[in-house]
Amino acid sequence: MSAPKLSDIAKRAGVSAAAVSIVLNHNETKRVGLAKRQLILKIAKELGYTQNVLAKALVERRTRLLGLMVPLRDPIFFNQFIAQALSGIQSTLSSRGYNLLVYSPSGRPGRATRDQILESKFTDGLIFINTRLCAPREISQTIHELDEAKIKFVMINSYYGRELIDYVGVDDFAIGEAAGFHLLARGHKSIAFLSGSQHLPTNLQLVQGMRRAFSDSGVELPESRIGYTEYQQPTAFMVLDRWFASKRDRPTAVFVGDDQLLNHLYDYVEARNLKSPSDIAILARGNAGFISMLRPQPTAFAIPTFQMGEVAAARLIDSIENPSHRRTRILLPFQFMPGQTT
Amino acid sequence: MSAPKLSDIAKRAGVSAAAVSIVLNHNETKRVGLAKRQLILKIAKELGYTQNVLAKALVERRTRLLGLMVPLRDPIFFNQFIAQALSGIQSTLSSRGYNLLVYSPSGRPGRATRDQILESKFTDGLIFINTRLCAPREISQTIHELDEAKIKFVMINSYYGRELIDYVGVDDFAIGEAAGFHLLARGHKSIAFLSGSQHLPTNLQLVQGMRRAFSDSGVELPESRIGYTEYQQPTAFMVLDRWFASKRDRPTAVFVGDDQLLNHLYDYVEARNLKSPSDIAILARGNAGFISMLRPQPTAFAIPTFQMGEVAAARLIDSIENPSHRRTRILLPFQFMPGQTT
DNA sequence: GTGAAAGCGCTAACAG
DNA sequence: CTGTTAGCGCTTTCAC
Repeated sequence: MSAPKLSDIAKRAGVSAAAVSIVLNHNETKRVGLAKRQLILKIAKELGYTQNVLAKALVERRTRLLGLMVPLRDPIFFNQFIAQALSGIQSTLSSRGYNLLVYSPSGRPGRATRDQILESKFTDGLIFINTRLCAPREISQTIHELDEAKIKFVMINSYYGRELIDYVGVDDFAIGEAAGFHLLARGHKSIAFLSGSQHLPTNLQLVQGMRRAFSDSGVELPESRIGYTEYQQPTAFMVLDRWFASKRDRPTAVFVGDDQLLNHLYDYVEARNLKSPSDIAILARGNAGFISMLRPQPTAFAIPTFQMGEVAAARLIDSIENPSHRRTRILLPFQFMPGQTT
Repeated sequence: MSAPKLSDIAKRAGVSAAAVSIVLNHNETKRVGLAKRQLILKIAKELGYTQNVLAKALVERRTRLLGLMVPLRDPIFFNQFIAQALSGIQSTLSSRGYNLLVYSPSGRPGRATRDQILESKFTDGLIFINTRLCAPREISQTIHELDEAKIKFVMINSYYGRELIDYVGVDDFAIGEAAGFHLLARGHKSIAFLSGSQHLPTNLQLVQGMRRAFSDSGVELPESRIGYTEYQQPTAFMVLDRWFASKRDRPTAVFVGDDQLLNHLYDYVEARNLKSPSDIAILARGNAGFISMLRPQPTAFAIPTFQMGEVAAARLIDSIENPSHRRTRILLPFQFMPGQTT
C-alpha cells in the first residue's frame, strides 16, 4: 500500500476529494457540514493521512523552501562566516515556517549558476552568500540572469555594484574610517593595511574609509603600506617582512581586513617573536565568534554575521510574500570589540 | 509571461508536449525524427525553457532531495561536529546529484518529529544526526514511526538500540578499550573518566571498553572515578575538585568523553594551575578538527566525523536507488592522534 | 516513428 | 451550503 491520499479518504467518507481538501486545510470551514467534517477528520486520522507537499506545492506555486547558494571551493560548513550567517538564516526561517535547501556544488564550474537557477524551481527564492571568490562581474551577471528569470533573491556580503537589489552587508567604508580614527587616537602615524586581493570591493571600501579618516591628520596610507596577500600565508609573510625590514621605517600599527589575514598576521607575530601591541599594534575586522576565540584577544571591529543572515532571510521572505516589496540595500552597523592588541 | 513550459514549445514546434518531453529527457532518442528533434531543441533554447522540477518530481516520485534532521537546541551550524558531518554529507551528495534540505526546527518540541516526517514528502530520504539530546527511547520511537511511514533514513552517531537500521557511528567500546590500554601502557594505575550524562549510551560503551582493557591488569574503574558533569562547567569543576582534593589519592590520568568535556577539563587545568601531563595526564575522544586546534595538543582518539557524513549519505542514497538494499550498522574506525598530554 | 490520453495528488473556481 | 470540474506541468503508456 502506498501512502493514503485525499481520494482514499473521500471514497471512504463518500464525498469528493475536494471536500476533504477543504476540511483538512481550512480548519473551521462552513463549506462542509459538521457531521461530514468530523467523519472526514476521523477517517484521515485512521488512515494516517499526510499531505503530499509536492502536489500541493505544484498547484500552489510555492514550496516554502529557500535555496542557498554559496560560491566556495571548500566545504561551506567549515567556514565560520558562513556558519554564522546560516544560523541567522535558520533563525528567521524557523520562525516564519520556511526550510532551507542547500544546493550542492555541481562540479562544473561554469554552468553552475544556470543549472542552479534551473533547480531553483524547487524554491520560492534564493539566498546568495558572496565570498571572496565572487568577482564583481560575475555577481552582476548572476543578478541579471536572476532578474530575467524573475527569481526572487537576496545577497549577503560584499556586493557593491550598481544594480538595486535586496542586499545585506556591512558598511566597510565606515569600518575603515573607524579603524583609521582608532589608530590615530592611539597616536599611530605609520599605519599599514593588510589586505586580501587588490580588486576585492571590500578592501577598496576599507582603504577609502581609512584614507578619509586620515585626511585631516597628515597621516597617509600610501600604496606601499597596503599589502596584498592573495590569502596566501607565504605571501603575507613576504609583505610583512618587507614592512618590517627596516627598524626605523616599519609601521607601528596594522589594520587587517579579515579573519584569515588576521590568522596569517598572528602566525607572523609568533614566528618573528614580536609582541603586540608593543612591537606592533593590531586592529582587525572579522567575525565576532572567530575573534573572541583568539589569544591574545585582538582589538577588532566585529561583523554582525548572524544578524546579516537573519535580516537577509527576512527580506527575502518579505519579497516573496509581499508583491509590492521594494528592494533595499541594508548596511548593518559593525561592533567595536576592545582587545589587547592596540 | 510566466515561465515557458513544455506545451509552449510543443505549440511552436507543431508537436505534442509528450514529444518535447522525450526529446529533452532522452538525449539520443529515436522516438522523434532528427528534424523535429533539432527544431524542438532550438525552440527550447530560444524560449529559455527550464524544467519545472516540481511537476517532474510529482510524477517521478522522487526529488533527489535528502532531508536533514538534527535535534539540537542551539543553531546546528555552530556545532563543530555537525559542521564536519554536514561537509561529509555534502561531499557525497554533490557527487551523486542530490541536494540537502535542512529542516528548520518547528519550535513545538513534541510534534516536531511527526510534522517533519510529514514534510519529508519533499525528500527521498532523511538523515538523522543524533546528538546527546536524543534519548534512546525517543530515537527508538522515531525509528518505528519512520518505518511505519516507509520513509528511508539513515542515522549518524550514538545509536545503540536493537532495531536494525542503516547507521553510521564510531566504535566507542573500542575507543574506550584503546584508551584503557594506552593509559595502562603509560603506567597509570589511578585512572578517572570524565563523562557527560550517565545514561548516554556512548558513555556506557566507553566505560565498558575501558573496563575490558583493565580487566587483566588489576586496575579498576570504580563508580567514584566516573564523573558525570551533565555538560555543566561548574559541575565538572566540582567533580574534578573532589578527585583532586587529596594529594595522595588523586587520579594520575583522566580520559575525557567528548569535546565539550575536554574544554571544561582544560579550563580546570588552567584555573587550578596544573600542568599536563606532569600533574595530570589527559586523554581525549573527540573531533579531529577541534582537537587539533587546542593548545597544548591533547593526546586523543579522533572521531572520523567527516567520513561518517560521507558514508551515511552514501548508504542512504544506495537504499533509495537500490530496492534490494540491506540495512547495515557501520562502525567506523577511530584514529589515534598523539599529543602532548599523556 | 508519432501523437493522444491518462494520471501523479492536490486545490480553486465553478455550478448546483 | 455542497459537490463536481478543471487544471498545476510533467512523463509514460498506449494505440495509430
